[in-house]
Amino acid sequence: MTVADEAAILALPFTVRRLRSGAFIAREGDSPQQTCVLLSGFAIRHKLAGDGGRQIFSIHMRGDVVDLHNSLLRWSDHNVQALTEVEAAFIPMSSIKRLIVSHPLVAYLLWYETLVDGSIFREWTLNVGRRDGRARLAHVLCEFALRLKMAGLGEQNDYELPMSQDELADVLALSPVHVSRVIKALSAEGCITKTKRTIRIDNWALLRQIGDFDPRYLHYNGSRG
Amino acid sequence: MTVADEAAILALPFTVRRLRSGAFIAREGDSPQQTCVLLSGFAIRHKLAGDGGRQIFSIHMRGDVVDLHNSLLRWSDHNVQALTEVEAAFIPMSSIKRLIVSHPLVAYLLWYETLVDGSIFREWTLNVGRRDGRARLAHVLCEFALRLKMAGLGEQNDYELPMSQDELADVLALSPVHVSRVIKALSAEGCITKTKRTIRIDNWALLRQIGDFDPRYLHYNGSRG
DNA sequence: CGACGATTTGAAATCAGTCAAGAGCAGTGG
DNA sequence: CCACTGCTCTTGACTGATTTCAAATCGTCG
Repeated sequence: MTVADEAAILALPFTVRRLRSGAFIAREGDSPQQTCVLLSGFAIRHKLAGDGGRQIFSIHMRGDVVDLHNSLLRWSDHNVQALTEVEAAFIPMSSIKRLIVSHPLVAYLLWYETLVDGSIFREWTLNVGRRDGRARLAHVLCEFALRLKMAGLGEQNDYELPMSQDELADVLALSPVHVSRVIKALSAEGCITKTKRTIRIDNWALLRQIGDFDPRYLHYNGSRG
Repeated sequence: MTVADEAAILALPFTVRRLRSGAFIAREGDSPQQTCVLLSGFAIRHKLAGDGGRQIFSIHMRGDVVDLHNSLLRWSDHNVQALTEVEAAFIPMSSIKRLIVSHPLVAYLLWYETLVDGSIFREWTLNVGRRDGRARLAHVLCEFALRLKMAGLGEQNDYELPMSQDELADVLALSPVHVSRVIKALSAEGCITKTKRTIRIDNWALLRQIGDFDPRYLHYNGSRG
């Protein structure tokens, strides 16, 4: 990326807004006019099945460009919602589209971000499809630990998981009751200690093994792009 | 897209190769040097869990740019494999990358393709996470019918499903045995008739309802981009 | 204290997986 | 034309994981 590219990014118009927990950033079916970068707090993407079941696809944190997927398509195919109180910068799609055309390297970088996102989606699908409840939870706890650390938001072995067990259930595609039991199981094995929403990882190696966790899918390499 | 953009696409160097069923187009961990457009046949993307379980993420058919996801990242995070005998055009990544930088609108179009792909991924995750076996199968059969029709490869109500029940099991995240039972159940309800690999849809409305299928996630609008 | 929401627990029911055997079908070679 | 082989699919019986329902507990807050 050149100096001119950076300047173009910094010149993008934006407005910062604070959203309450639960506020929708995008709704399925919407035709989105803006995209959004998280400055603080957490957001989720999810979709509802016809019977009301909800599947959460990803959790986003500070620095994530949250809504490129939806924004570049004609209509949103899923919901984006604030999980906690959130501060976010909103950028008009028209500006982004102009930037993409005039600054190919920036476009490439944004595209790259959506591809990494895609890689994480795939791992989650594998997780939900081919691992049992215990492994699923272990995997997600490992991923979250690492991503928080990567974003400079927490300790790998001691962090806040910003969601209720009901929400965790929709991440893991389990029932809330079973989530509770699986947490208990991992605790009993000496992997983790969960008090309220604080996760302490007591045995990283074991948790990683149970969760079949190999962080390569995060495509992390110390920098971005 | 301008005439110059189209010319640039047509000027891309490529080699056409025929691959046997089962041949790998990309392997997890590879550092890919080329991307690939399917000319005939079917390919799948999939990933293996530590215990050997396999999850198939998508099925590709004629016209699909199969490996952009992997190609633009430093290493492949999943496998791409020929499901049937396949004819494909391989294009060096270096050429694609040059094209992306010099022709922003082409980059946008390719990006768009990966986003639509992402939308389908999400629907599959929802499918696997939040629908039971019967609904999962119904959903996938609906999707495949429509995508074949969109690609001009078959009739919506009578088509070849190019995979064994073992492979279907890895699409649906079920066991092969259960796939067999679920097929039987949908047949008994008068939804479908399956003989060998031929699917006849006898009651589209019912199948669609059982599968909770709403095709909007395919982002199809008669043209591309 | 009382109320509410989130979590935990137990028991019963259901869905899907495993194992093992058999059936169907195509290809091969006698 | 008939074994024989190998593969895929089907079936039945059993097991195991997860869901559901309902009740109890816990913690927070007014």
